[in-house]
Amino acid sequence: MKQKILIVEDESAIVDTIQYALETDGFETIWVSSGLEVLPILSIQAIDLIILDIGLPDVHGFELCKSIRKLYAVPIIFLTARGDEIDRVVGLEIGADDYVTKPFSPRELSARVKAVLRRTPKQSARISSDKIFQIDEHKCQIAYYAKILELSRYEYKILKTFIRRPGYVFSREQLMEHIWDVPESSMDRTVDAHIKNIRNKLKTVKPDVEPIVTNRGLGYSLKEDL
Amino acid sequence: MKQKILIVEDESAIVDTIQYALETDGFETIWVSSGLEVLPILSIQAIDLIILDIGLPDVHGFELCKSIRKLYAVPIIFLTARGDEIDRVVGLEIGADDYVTKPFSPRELSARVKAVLRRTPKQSARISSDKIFQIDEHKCQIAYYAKILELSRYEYKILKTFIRRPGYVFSREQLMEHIWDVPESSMDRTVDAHIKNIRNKLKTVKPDVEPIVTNRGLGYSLKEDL
DNA sequence: TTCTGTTTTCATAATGCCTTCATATTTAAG
DNA sequence: CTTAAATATGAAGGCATTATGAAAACAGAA
Repeated sequence: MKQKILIVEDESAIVDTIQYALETDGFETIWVSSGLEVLPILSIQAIDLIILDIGLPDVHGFELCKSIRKLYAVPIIFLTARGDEIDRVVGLEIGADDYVTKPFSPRELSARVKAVLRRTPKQSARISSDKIFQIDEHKCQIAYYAKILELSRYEYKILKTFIRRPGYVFSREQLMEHIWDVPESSMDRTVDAHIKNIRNKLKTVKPDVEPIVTNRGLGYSLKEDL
Repeated sequence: MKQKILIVEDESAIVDTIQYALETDGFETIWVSSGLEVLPILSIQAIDLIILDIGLPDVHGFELCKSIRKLYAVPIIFLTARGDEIDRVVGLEIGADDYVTKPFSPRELSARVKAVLRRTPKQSARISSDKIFQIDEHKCQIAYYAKILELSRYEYKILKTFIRRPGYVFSREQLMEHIWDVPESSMDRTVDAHIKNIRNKLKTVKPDVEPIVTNRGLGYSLKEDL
C-alpha cells in the first residue's frame, strides 16, 4: 500500500535523485517532465503528494499550483532555485504546503514529504511489483536476477539510466550528455563498446535473455516486459 | 449545430471583441484565461477550433500547442504580438494551422477561422480522444488499436508525421525534407516502399481498415474518421 | 615509477534496413 | 475501350548502422 508521489521536474538528473530517495523510503513515484500533463493525470489517478519544480519550461509553477488547488486538495511541495522570493507566497496565498530550495539533499526532501503527509489525511494506495533489476545507489551496485553485477563506473551509470526509464530509447548523444562530464570529448563508438560490456556481464547471469534492445538509427533501450 | 471555438486569452478586452465577432458569425465560443485549463477541457468537450494566445501568463503557447497536438487533431490559430519570429514555426514544426498578429481586426480573425475550418474536414475537428494511434515519443513507438507496432526508424517517423496531422496530405518531397537528414540524396520510389511496409504492418493489426490514403498526384495522408 | 583495471579508439565483420529496379496494378483522361 | 500516367508490390543488392575483438591510451593506487 505505497503512497504515490507525482514529481513534476524537467531535469532528469534531479528526478533520478528524488526518485531514488523516495523509493527507498517506500514511496511510489510518478514522473512527468511537463507541467501541462499534471491536471490530466490528476483527473485520472489518485496522487498523495506533488513535488513541483517552479522553473518548468512550459508552465509557471505558481500558476500551476493555483490551478491544481482549484480542483484538488493534494499537498504540494515546491522545488525552487532561489528561496528568498518564495517565503511570502508559500502558505495560503498560493496553496503550497512546503518548499525546498536547490540544491537540496534528497534525504531532506524525503523528510519533508513525510512531514507533510503526516499532517494530511491519507486517501489512496496502490501496489507495485518487485523488480528484476535492483539499484543500490549507496553501494553503486546493480543486482540482476538477485545477482550483483560487477560494473565499472560508466557501465553502472548507463545501466542505471536504462533501468530508471524502461522502454525509453536513448540515443548515443543523450547518453553522452546525461552521463559523461565532458560530453563532446569523445564520440565514435564509445557507447557501443560499453553496451557490449554490459551485455556480456548480463549474459553471465542469464544467457538466454537480452534486456538491452538496439533501436537501429535511434539508440538503445531496456526491454520493458522482463 | 454551431461550431465551438475555444478562446485561450488572458486579456478580457481582446476576448470581448473576438467573442463578439465570432458569435455574430454563428460560432459558439468558450473562453478560458489560463492555458492550463485547455487540456482538461479538451478531454471533456468537443472543440472545433482553438484560438491560442502565445503570451499567456501561465504557459508557453508553443509548448501548449505541442501538448495539444500529441492528443488532439483540433485546428489551432495563434495570436501573437510579434509576427516576425513566428513564420517558421507555424506549420509542421509546432502544428499550428494559422496565426494572427496583434493588433488585428476581429473580422480578419473570423475570416481566418472560417478559412481554417473550411479546409479541415468536420470529422477531424472532433476530438480524437479514442486515440486509435498512440505515440510514445520517449519509447519511439506507436500503438495502433492498442497494439504496439514494430516499426523501423523511417517507418516510425513517417507514421508519426501523419498522426500529428490527420488528413493533411504530405507529398513525397515534404516527407523527404521533414524526415530524412539528407533529403536530396534519394528520391525514386523510396517513400512508396516505406508506405507499403507501414501498410502491411497496420494490416496485421486490423486487416479490414486502410488508414493511409493515397492522394494521386499529391501524396499520402492519414484518414481522419477512423 | 609500475601495475592494474577502465575507457577509448580502431579495424573488421555482421546485420538488417533502405533503396532501387522491374513488373504489375490502378486510376484518370481521351 | 484504349492509353498514359501514377502508384503498388516483390525481390535483391547496396549500404548505413551496429557488433565485436583487440590494442592503445588513460587514470588511479601501491
